[in-house]
Amino acid sequence: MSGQSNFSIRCQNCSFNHLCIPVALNQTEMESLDDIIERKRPLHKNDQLTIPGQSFTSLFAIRSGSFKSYITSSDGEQQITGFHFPGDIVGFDGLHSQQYQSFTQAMETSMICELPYEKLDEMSSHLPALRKEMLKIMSTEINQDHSMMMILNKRTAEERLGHFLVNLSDRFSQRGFSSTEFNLTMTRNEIGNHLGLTVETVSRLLTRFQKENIISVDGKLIVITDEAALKGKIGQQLDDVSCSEKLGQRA
Amino acid sequence: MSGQSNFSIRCQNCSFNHLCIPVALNQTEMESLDDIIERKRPLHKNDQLTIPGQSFTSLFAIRSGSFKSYITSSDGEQQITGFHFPGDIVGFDGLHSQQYQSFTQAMETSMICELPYEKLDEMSSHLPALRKEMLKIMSTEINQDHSMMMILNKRTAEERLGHFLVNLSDRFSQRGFSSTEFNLTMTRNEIGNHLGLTVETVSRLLTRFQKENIISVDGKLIVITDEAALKGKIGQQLDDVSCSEKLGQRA
DNA sequence: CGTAACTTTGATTCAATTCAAAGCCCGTGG
DNA sequence: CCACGGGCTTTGAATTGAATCAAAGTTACG
Repeated sequence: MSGQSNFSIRCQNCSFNHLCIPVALNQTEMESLDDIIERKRPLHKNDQLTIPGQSFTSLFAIRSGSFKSYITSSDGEQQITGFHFPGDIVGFDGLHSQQYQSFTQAMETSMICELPYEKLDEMSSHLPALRKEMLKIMSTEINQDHSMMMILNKRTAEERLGHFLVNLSDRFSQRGFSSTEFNLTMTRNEIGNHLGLTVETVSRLLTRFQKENIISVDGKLIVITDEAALKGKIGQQLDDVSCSEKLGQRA
Repeated sequence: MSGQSNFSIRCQNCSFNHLCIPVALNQTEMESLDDIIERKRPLHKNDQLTIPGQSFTSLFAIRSGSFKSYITSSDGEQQITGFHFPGDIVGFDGLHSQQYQSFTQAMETSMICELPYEKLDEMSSHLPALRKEMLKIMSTEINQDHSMMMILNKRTAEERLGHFLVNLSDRFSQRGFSSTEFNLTMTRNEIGNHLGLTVETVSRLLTRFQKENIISVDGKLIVITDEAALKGKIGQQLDDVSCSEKLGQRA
């Protein structure tokens, strides 16, 4: 069974397979993976893909559209932990405790591939590449979260927003979209929430970047007109690991 | 081969096995795990267990002592991403790219168990419990990091420090140590770095908590004298997932 | 086409930082 | 054993980046 015929696009033909689990698999392995994937009907804007407490059954690969993930506190405050685009895998937060811990909400009409966890786990016992790829994806998420901690703790509002725009640009580019011209699917408020800033600050900064001729803003549409200047706004990047040799000497 | 005889303590007898990988394993499985673990000689204060760029070979279980993990940016700024105590597993950041991404540094004389990754991976192919436990530990780390994002973005200095102290208290308690009386192995500066605060702010807050008779501070020694009041300082907690049923209705 | 949600801009406030300066603790070496 | 010095901690005063408060525009969707 490879899912509902209406929505069947095979991993083999998926334009995002180079970003998704299949990247680590050979042809045969990809076919096995493809066999356990269930293609679901589209989700619409604001539909919840996962909710905290809901029993964990699957991981989800995003096929089209975009999602935000967020957690909430008992006073109703919400923290957006990430934005997700095609090729991204979501749901790893549910492995601990077998219940999803986050909301994952569609920001526009979106399609997903459901990867039933038990089948994935069983498959991974005889596919080392799959096993390692899953750990690798989670490791990447951990590293991104650590990098986010530095951004939130050490960077100014301007640097945070600069970093956010460059990050989006890179991710769109990896997906074959323009790196210099894209639509924000999230609101200013959501950007601010994720970056630890208020709406007003985000708005003011976008205006400022535009006045400085770094970007052009037209509602949701962002055009990066001076990429170098934008990168100049983001402060110092994470150390390249290549520095480790000199540091290694004192270990 | 079960490691150097000098430092051999078996998982079976380890007082932290209820927090560590063995928690998910039966007797036989634990023995297999025990066989691949290498016990190393102690690390001393400031020794580096991992360095960014160093080739990833192993995960490490902390047997005694304490560590901090941190990443650095090209301008030399450093961000402490976590503190680690006995039973904690570190090194997952290295799975992505096969190179460690963080520094992991001993904050005092400490002992570790090395878990060679290739052996662990091979073992996990025929031990589903081990396979799942590894994913679960990484998932827990992801959830902690997400919770950290909310703390950094939405909480005041007072709430952050309150949260930090309660978190330490809980972790010490899980490890069989006192939950109300403990030594900080980290400096005020390191606490501040992790929480996105300056040394001065951390110092002032500790003084304030003491004046309010919530804790008593004597250098590195903290005594929590009014646990309820301390918990009152930490702001609203993450939503308990039990709320999901009511929320689930609108999914 | 009306209305609710989102965005922008300005004025004011404030929590935490920065700057500054003592004081304290602990390990080390004479 | 005590004196010295470097790192850590505390406390105070001044500053500031971003938040908050306020209000007008704008967009888009039912």
